[in-house]
Amino acid sequence: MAVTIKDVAKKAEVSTATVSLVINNHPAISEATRRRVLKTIEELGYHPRASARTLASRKTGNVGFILTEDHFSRSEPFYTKIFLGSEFEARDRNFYILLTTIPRDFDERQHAPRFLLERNVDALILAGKVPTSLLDYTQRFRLPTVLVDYWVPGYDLSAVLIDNINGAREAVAYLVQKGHRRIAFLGGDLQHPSIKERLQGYRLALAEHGIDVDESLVVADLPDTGFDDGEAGMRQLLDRQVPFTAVFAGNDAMAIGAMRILRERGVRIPDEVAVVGFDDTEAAALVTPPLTTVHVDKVELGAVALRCVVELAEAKRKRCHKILIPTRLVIRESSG
Amino acid sequence: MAVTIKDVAKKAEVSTATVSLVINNHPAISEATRRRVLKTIEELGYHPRASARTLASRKTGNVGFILTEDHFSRSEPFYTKIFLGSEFEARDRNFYILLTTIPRDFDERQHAPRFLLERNVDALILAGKVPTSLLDYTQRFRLPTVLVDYWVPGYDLSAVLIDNINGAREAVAYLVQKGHRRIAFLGGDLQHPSIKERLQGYRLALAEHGIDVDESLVVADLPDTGFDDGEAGMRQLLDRQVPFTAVFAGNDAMAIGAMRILRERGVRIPDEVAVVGFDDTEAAALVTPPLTTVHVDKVELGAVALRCVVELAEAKRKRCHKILIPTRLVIRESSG
DNA sequence: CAAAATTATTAAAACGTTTTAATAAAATAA
DNA sequence: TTATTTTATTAAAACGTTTTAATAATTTTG
Repeated sequence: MAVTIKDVAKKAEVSTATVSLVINNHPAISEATRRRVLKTIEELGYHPRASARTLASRKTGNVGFILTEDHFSRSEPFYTKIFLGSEFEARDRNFYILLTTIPRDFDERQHAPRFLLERNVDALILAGKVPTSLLDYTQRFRLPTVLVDYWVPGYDLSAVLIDNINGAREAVAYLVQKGHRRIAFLGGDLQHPSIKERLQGYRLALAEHGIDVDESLVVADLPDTGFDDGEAGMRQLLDRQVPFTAVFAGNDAMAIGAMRILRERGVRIPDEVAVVGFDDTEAAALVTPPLTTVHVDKVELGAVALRCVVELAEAKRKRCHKILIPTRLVIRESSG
Repeated sequence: MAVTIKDVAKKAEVSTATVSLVINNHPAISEATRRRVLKTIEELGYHPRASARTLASRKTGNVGFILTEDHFSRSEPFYTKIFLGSEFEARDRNFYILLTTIPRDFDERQHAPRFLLERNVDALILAGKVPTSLLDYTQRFRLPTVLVDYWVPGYDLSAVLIDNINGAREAVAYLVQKGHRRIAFLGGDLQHPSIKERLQGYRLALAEHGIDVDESLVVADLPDTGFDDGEAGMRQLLDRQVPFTAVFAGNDAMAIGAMRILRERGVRIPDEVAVVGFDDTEAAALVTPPLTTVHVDKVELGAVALRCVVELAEAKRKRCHKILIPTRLVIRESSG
């Protein structure tokens, strides 16, 4: 249970250098000795110590995964799923992920991730909206870095993103195709880049079908984008007294909030008003009626990010640029 | 950006040994030199390399977290939350978690976690039901180990568990107190240790209130414990034609499945039948009507497990035994 | 056949810490 | 005062790999 490279070298009658070269399958090793060494490794049950390898090679085999505390602790496991996607992919590639969170008001003197200081990662994934102070800081470590579900101009970083515009476009096109002409948009807070893009998609789809956007059907001045904001937004919309037959919400949480208010006011879903969300969270399938929504493959987002960052770390590629992950409309009962 | 212990030693005019002792705050260092060294460390922005420390000290500062693939990929993020609890606690203690999954039919020759072979963890958390073949295997590494939400006799392991019996007992007592006498139990698959305990709590509560258990109100012969099983179980129960005014389900997924069938058959909730679940998943608050359920603090489960296992690793304690995490009844509308 | 080129192997240094046993200096006891 | 104990510091070995430059052996070329 404590066999080292020396034991293997001795038993196989080669130098430790040779064993090392075999392990790292270096080409300059004859087939004969390679086989002999591999056999001894097998017999002895040898496995190189991670710490020794890292110390000598300066490669850790770890990827750092950073998200902000508020993303980490939100009840809907959106970023958790992204993390799991990365984790899953990491296993296939023999990498481990070190996860850490930072506060929204990141200060490098207080919150610097230990794995950066201790040189314990080869690459970095930053998930969700992160402060630029963090970006400035991590840049200094010159590690391959990929953003997930976030992008900022001015930092030449690769990013893996949801194709929000197209997702929204398809969802709205679907409503139009079902005969709806007066479709409301429930956006909550437009500061969120995703929500902004979804609004773009909404406008785009309407334009494509020759429908003018009625701005009184767009609600986008709420503090956030949660369940409560969906409720508030729908109240506001109903109070405006403008007719509409469908609502496209910026995400599922708001859609579900909106549905609750509609039910409270005795509006039948989908008969009187059709509702469509975005994200396809756990809850979407379970509410009554089940919510039609735009499916976002969170696991895939994380997986692609990991793949990208590992390829950068192994110098297999120089850049990943922006990668858009496609969405898929999931039709359930809330849209009729 | 590449300052080592030698640089600190040179600048502070001490040996590297002294610097090391200061870092690890060894008592045999005078206050004067300690301060001087700390000052130079600060000035130089020195941080010890994790790999070098690990190689020399044989302490990694990592905890391995193992769960089975099916637990990992279930849609309800139960074990994910436990993991996040551990992760959160780990950060406070300057530990990192290495997560990995193993298949249900674990075979050490194929699926041995790399972090074990490469000696990359100081301790182990095993979450959920894991095969005994895994337990047999991990035992050989002689690492401090804690089980979460699972326990097996015969392995002298510490465990952090949900207080299922009491949680179920309180839930059923609450229904009795609301006047219900004919309360069904929807158990799904009794193989699950948690479900078995919840059934025990159900029986206990009824006994405590002098109500005989009508076995025709207990459904426990379904393949699993998911949404589908809740549907199937409720159909079965209704087909039995025995009257009941309340259902206590073994978990939220089954409770929600049962609610759907009740609605389908035109049974009003909670007026005709009250429904109570267990776990307090994300969905519970979002379904219609919102589900009364027994809240399980998954994050706390993970946090306690980490605390326990770290204390074992740091030899601050020898055993943790079984730790029961209390539950809390969350009353919503599904129970009237 | 000798010279040159190629292939396979290894010695030894390096990676950056911790830790042990030894030592020097200071404090205390006799 | 000297002997003893205590306190603070350090030299040097150890941890287990990778990697570079050198060397030896083999093959190819002229």
